[in-house]
Amino acid sequence: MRATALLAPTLREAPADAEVVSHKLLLRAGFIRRVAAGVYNYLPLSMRVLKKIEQIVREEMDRQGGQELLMPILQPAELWQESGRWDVYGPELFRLKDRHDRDFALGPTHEEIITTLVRGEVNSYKQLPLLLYQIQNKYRDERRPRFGLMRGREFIMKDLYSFDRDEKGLEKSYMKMHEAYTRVFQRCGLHFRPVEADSGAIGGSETHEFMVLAESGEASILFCESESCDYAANVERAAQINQPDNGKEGMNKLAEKETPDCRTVEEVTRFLGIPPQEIIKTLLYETDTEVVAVLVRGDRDVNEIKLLNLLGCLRVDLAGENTIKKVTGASRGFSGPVGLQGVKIIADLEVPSIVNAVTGANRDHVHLLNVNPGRDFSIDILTDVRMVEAGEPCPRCGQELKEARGIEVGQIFKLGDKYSKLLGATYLGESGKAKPIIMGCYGIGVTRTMAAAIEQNNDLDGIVWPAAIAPFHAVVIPVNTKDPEQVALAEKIYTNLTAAGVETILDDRSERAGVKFKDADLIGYPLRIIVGAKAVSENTFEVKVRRSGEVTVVPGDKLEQTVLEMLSDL
RNA sequence: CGGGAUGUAGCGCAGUUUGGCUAGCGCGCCUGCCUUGGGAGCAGGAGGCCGGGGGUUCGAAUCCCUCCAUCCCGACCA
Repeated sequence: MRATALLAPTLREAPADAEVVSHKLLLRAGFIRRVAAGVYNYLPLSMRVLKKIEQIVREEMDRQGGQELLMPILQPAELWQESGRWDVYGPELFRLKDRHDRDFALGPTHEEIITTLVRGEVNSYKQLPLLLYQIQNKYRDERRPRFGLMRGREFIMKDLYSFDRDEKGLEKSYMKMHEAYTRVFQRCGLHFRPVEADSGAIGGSETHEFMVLAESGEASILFCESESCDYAANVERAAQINQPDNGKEGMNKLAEKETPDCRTVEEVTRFLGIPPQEIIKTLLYETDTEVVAVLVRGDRDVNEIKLLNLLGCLRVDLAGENTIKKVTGASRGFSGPVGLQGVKIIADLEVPSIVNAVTGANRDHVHLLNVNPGRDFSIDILTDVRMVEAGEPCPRCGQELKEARGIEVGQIFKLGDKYSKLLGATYLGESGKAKPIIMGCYGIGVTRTMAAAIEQNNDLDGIVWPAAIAPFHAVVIPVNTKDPEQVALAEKIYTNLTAAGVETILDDRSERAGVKFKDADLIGYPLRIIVGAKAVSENTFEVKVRRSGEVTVVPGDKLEQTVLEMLSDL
C-alpha cells in the first residue's frame, strides 16, 4: 500500500470532543470518524485492524469446534415477545416498524434468533453439542454512548452460543471458550485477566469477564497477589473471607448519646472520637416491593449488586427522606437497627463481631452507644453484602488482594436452560424423553478490543500497535522524495518486504521527513524503515522499533530476514 | 434519565458580556518558489445558512423563545 493512495487523514490537533486516549488517537491517526453519538465510520486503517482481530477470533473459535454462521440484525418483535425480553430489555433495544406497522428490533444480542433456529433444526442428542458463532454489528441504544469506540451504540461483536445436552456438557463448552478467549487476547498481544463476574440481568450462573488491564478502564477488579492462586474478580463480585466471630467479651450497657447534626459516619466519628470500624452503618433500601435495612461496618460500602442478587429483584435504590422518616421515625443519618420494626434487617458478615458499636437511635440527633448485635437487635439475614477492598485477604487463599482497572472486552456465560425453556428448545435424549438444551453464550467486543488495545498501548507520540493487530507491520520512509535514488531504493525494499510477507506501507508522499515520522508514530506501525542518504551510499537501512524506540542499522541483503525476525518478537 | 458544558471553514479556537464596517486567527487544503533526518519558510488563493426555526430591532454570530446535536460527570453494559 502506498501512503499517497491511502485514506488515512491524520490530524495535528485532537478534536475537542474526545476525552479518552483511544478515542483521541483513533480520530487523530485517521482510523475513525464520528457519524452520530456512538456511531462511527471505520476508515481503511481501522478496517485492517478489525479484520485482524476478527481473524484471530475466528481461528480460535474454529479451533474449539465453533461453526460460523450469520444471523439477521433486523429481528421481528415476536421472537423477543416470546422470550419476554421485548418488555424487559427496555429502552436499550432499538425498535422500529416496517411499512405494515409491524414491530422489529435491531439485534443487541442473538439468543432469541439462535435458540429459535436450533429449536427448529436440532431434535436429537446426536446433534449435540454445537458451538455456533457470528461476527457482526450489534445495536444497543445506550443511555450514554461515550469514550469513542469503548461504548458505542453500534459495535462489532463476536457472539458464540453453545448447545449441550446437560450441565456437564456446558461445563466443557465453557472451558473451551475460556481457553479460546485466553488465546485470542494473548494472540492480540494484550495484557488481560479473566475475572469472576456477576451474571446480572442476562441470567445464568457462572460467568467470567475478560479484562484488558488499563488505567482508564471503567471496571475495577481485585486479584490475588499470590503466584499460586488465580483468584480475580470484578469488584461487584469479589467475595470477602468468612469472618470469625471473635466472641462477645466486654459488652457494655446500651446507652444514648446526643449527637447534634451528626449524620454521616465521618461526622459521628469526629464527634465521638472513635474509629469508623466501631460504627454500624444502617442504610435503608427500597426495592420494587419492600424496604430493607442493610448494615455494614462504618468504613465499608454496600455492594448493591450483591444486594440485588440476594433479594432477587430488578432494582434497589437508597430510600428517600420520606421513606426513612416513615420507617425509622427519624431523619436521614440517625437510622439504626435497634428497635427497628417492619423491615428486614440484612447484615454484612463483619457486623456480628463488632462489640459495643455505635448506631443511629432512630431519633433525630441521637446515636446509641454499646450496641451489640444479637443482644440489642436480631439479624434476619447475615451475608456478604459489601464491597470488598484492596488489601483484604483473598477469599480463596488468604493472601492480600490487589486492585487494578480493566476494560471488559469479553464475557462468557453459562445460561443453562433459561432461553431453551422460554423458547421451547428441547431435544430427545437416548431414553426418548424431551429435555431442554443447555446453553451458554460468549461475547467478544471486536471494536472495543481495538480501542482497548490502544488504551493499553500508546505513548505521547501516538499508538503503539501490538504487531499481531497492527494495520501494517512496517512503514518504509524515503527521507527525501526529490532524490530519485532514495525513491527507487524505497520502492525496491517495499516490493521485497511485501513479497516476503511483511505488510508494508510505502510513505511515498512528498512531505518533509518530519511529517512522515510524526504520522508513522501517530498511526503506530510497529517497525519503521528509513531510506536516507546512507541507504544510497552504503546500502544500509535504519529499522526503528516503535515500542522501544530502538534503532538497528541493517545491511540491505539482510533486511527482509531481520524485519521478519523483529516482527516475531513484537 | 438527572447534573454540567459546548455548537463560528476539514481541525483547533477568538469574536457574543456592552447588537453596528466586507466575520477573524492558527493549522490543514490548492498554486508557485524554496526546503527535505522530527509536524520548515515566502508569496498568492479557495473554503462560512456563525447548529436549525421563530422573534425583537433600522440592523443579530451577539438579545429573547424554541428545537436539534455533541461532549463531560452519575445510575447501566461487549
